[in-house]
Amino acid sequence: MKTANEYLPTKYWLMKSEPSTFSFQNLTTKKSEFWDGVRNYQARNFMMQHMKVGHKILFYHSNCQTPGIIGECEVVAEASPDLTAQDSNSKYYDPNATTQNPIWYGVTVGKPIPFPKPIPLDLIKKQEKLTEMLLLRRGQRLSIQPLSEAEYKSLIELGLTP
DNA sequence: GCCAACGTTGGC
DNA sequence: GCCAACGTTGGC
Repeated sequence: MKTANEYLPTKYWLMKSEPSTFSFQNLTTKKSEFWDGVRNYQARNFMMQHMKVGHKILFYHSNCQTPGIIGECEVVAEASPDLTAQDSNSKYYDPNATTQNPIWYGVTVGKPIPFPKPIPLDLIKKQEKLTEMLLLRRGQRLSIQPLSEAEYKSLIELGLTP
């Protein structure tokens, strides 16, 4: 079984968000959004080092009634400092972050395309081709995960096929 | 709301 | 560098 880093390099990603915090509908309304609040080094490194403009992102709703992939978007700007880390009023505040050393970074995502048929986690689990997905690994909590091209294509097909 | 699994922290 | 304690994630 591949580790997350063994998926690299890739042009395809899965990003998790709790819809109560930031939903795909929010992205559709706002058109684009700076992905702030990531406070995990592995996820940060994916954004800082590997996510490039034009890379495809599958948008996953977690911690909600029907967890699953609800649509697609893409990277529209490469990583820049996450200023919420320097804001003592933010819930993402990190007292160690400074202008000189911002520590945390985020990409900007945009160009949302809703799936005519969102893909619930239940359905992903039933796919023969997707049994190896990082998302399905026990205890996997990474909020940004690389996808293989084959995984991405299978998922797109599920989302776009009635 | 529960709780298993994980990442991080900090004492030693 | 170990590892127990703690906080967080996220499905259920």
